[in-house]
This record gives sequence, C-alpha cells and structure tokens, in this order.
Amino acid sequence: MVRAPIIAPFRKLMTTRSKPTIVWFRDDLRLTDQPALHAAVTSGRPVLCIYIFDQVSEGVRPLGAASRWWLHHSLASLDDKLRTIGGRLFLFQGATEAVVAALLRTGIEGLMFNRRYQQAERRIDDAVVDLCRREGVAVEDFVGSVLHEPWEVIPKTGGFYKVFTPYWRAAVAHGPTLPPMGVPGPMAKSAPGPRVEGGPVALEELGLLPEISWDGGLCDTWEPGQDGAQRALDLFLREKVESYATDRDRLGVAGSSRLSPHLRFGEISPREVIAALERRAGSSAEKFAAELGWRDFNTALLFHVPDLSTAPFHKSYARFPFTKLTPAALAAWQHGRTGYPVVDAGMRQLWQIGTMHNRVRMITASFLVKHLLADWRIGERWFWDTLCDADPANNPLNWQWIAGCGNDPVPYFRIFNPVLQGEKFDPDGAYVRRYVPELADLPDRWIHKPWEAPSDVLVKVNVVLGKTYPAPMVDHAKARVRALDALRRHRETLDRDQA
DNA sequence: TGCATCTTCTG
DNA sequence: AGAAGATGC
Repeated sequence: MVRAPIIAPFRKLMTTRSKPTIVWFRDDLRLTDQPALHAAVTSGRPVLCIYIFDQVSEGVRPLGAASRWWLHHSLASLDDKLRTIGGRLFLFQGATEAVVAALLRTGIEGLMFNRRYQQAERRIDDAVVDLCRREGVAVEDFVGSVLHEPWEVIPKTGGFYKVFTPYWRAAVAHGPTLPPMGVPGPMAKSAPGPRVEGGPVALEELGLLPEISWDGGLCDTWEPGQDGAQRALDLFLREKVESYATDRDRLGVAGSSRLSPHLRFGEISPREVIAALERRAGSSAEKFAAELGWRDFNTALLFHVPDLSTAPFHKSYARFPFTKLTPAALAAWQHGRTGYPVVDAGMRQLWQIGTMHNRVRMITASFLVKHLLADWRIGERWFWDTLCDADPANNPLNWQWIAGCGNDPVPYFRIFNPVLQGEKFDPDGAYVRRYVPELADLPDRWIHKPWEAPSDVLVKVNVVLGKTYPAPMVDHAKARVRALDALRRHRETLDRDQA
C-alpha cells in the first residue's frame, strides 16, 4: 500500500481541534433521505464529506461515458447542496482502501456510509470497515438506496426470488419502507479536506467529461443532481402519473418519469418517491411503484448471483452459437442505421440524449439478439457506455431477459416485429420523425416501412433507400425464422442433455 | 411487455 | 371480405 505523506503543519492543526467524522458518499449523491449524512450532522461533530472515484479496485466495473458525464455534474451539484448547509464535498481518486487508509492517518473520529449491494463494492466496503476497526475508528453503515435490502425479501423456503411478481408481493407484505428523512440541519463547520495521496482533487481532475464535446444533447436534456431529481419527480406527479399506465407505452409522448438516472446515482431515494406516490392512490401510481420494485428486485438478484452481469442465468446459453457481427453490422445497430425506423430512432435517441424509451429498449435489444443473433453482452456493453441510467443490475438483467437466458425470461419465440411495434406504439410516427429526420416527410402509412412505399412517394419526400436512409439490413420474416430455428435447436440440445 | 396463421363468425 | 378468437412457435 502506498504510504501517503502527511503534511506536518496540517496534522498539528487536526490534533488541536476535534477530529471530523467522514461521510463517505457513493451512489447516494443527495442530502435528503441520506441516513449517513443525517447521523453525522446530528451528532454535532465536524463532518468531512468525501467521494472517492475508484475505477481501479478489483472487480469494479468502470463507468461508461454517459455515466461519467452524469457523475461529473452530479458531484458538482452535491458540492453546491452541501454548501447550503455549511459543508462541502472533497473528491479523491484511486483505490478506495488506500485512500481511506491515508485519510485515517490524518486523524479521523468516525466513518459513516450507506450500504451498497454489489459484490465488488461490498468487498471494498468490508475491507474499509476492517481497516477502521483496526485503527480504532468508529464506523457505522446505514440502509442504501433501496426500498428493501436484498436479504429482507426472501422466500419462506429460503434462497431468493427469481420471479418478480412473487417478489413484489412479498416486498409489499414485508411492510412499509422506512419513511424518508429530511435534509439535516446545518452542520458543524466543515473540516478542511486533508491532503493525502489521491486527493483532494478538483472535479475537473477526475476527467469525467468527454474530450470532444459530444454531450450537447445530454446537457439540453438533463439536470443531474438532487434539484433536477426533485424537479423531475414534481413534474411526474403533477402531469404524468395519472396517465402513466397508458402513456408509458406511447413512444412520442414524454409519459415516463425520467427519474432513472437520478435514481441510479442516488440523487433521490426510492423511499422518497414512494412516499410522494402514496399521497395519490390509483392504478397508475401502483404501476409506477412496481417499477421501483423492479429496481430492488434486480439489485437483489445480482446480490444473490454476483456473476449475472456477465454470465447467463441459464448456463446453457454460455454455449449458444451467437453470430459474430461484422464491425459494419454492429456499427449499423449502434448508430441507428439498421433500416428499421423505430430501431434506428431508438438507437439515435440513446446516442444523442443518453436515454431510450423503455419499450424501444426492448425493441432494439430484441433486434440485436434475435434478428441479428448477436451475443446479448455486446448490446449490454453498448448500453452501459451510452445510457445515463446504466445500472449494474438493471442493465445486464434486462438484456438477459430479452435474450431469453435470464431468470424468468421472455419465451424464446417472442420476437418483436419492429414494423408492428412502431405502428402500434408510434402510430403517427412522431418518435421516428424526431430522431430519424431524413424520413420526417414520409406519410404515416410508410413511416415504419419506407421500403414498401411506392417510388413516387419516396421521390416526393426525397428518400432514396440505400442512400439517404438505409435499406433494411435484414429481412424481418427471414430473420425471425432463422432466430426461431436457432433458438429451438438450442432448446432441443438442452432437452437432450438433460435426458 | 409477441407474432403469424388458422378457424369461425358475420355481413 | 374482414373481424375476432384460438393456437403453436
């Protein structure tokens, strides 16, 4: 371990004052409903708020580019918020254990944090707890950003839930989640950030922002941070939640809550969202509450089966003969040039604004794993890099679900038809027109299948298939039959193995 | 949180 | 002919 130099005059300063308690922020970048911060501030001791940007510890999955962009702005916002209660945020980078060890040597009273639920992160946290105990530093951890912790909702027969519906029934029966805490009062004057190896560093030094500025669409779309999260929640409750159950499926309508990246970084807790929802009963509110349940369910599943982000839940799929995509085919999917308008609109929405309508996530993912027969991990990695809400549990598990290798997956024969899905959920083509502007003038009738439009129509709207917009990269009917054959064969192999 | 195809019913 | 329902992948 690297021994960090301790600056002598600073140490003297520390010993003459009461030692600070560290509040270690992680995926909980908020002041509201923040148990660790609340406990530290109400103790009346000096509080030192820190964040450690750790991409190097064993097993930690490096953040994708969109998540890095989000984190940058979220950290800036958290620092602003902390200043409103007399604190500020000190940033460090490097291996967590080394940074914490160095900090402890500067004289620390205690360490507080809210729990995480992924394997690598829990190993780090356990090591930090051990470190504190060895050094005689009081350490306290609190419930993380979930409604229920993974070990709280388990079947009577033991093990863990593999199907959402029984999980959610049990979670609801388990009783109400903790009422969210408010913002703690002003904190004791914040201790200065001790200088150690790894920090404190300026936000810019973390290098989270893109080097070439591709983030214009993200900047125009999102307001990372606690205030943005609260605003999104207010807007959702005011204008969207009533019709959520129906509007969420309409691609051209902004019917979703847009809370997912805020929840991912813990800028708002699901307990706060539930508390706000409970003031308004109704089936739409319940539908939305269940969506929060999905987040917990996936978190719990990953907790119980740590390799789910890379390994199929159904092990037989490790041997599935995926098609190796050509670089051109992969790029066509990634950048929205498949020739299927609704698929291309979704992939371009993702690239431009770091999110994608949930139904379109299913359509585009299904296209990659069924029409192109690609390994779901290829798509998972792309989403991980481009989604602002890329979540270590939700992203891989949703991909496993659509690929058919997950716990409780879609049946293998369920293959989305991108034309029918477009016609059903984007009947006026508003979504396609927004993200595939070269098709904007096509009449509704052809907007989801330009290759069927009569040539005089195409001429009139300046569409030349293969030039201004790609011809379909695969034929839906043929690709569907090919996928059904491959998946059925795979299934027969399975049955034979088991027999 | 599907799709395609077949059957039956109705005008 | 076309809607509506049933069925297998």
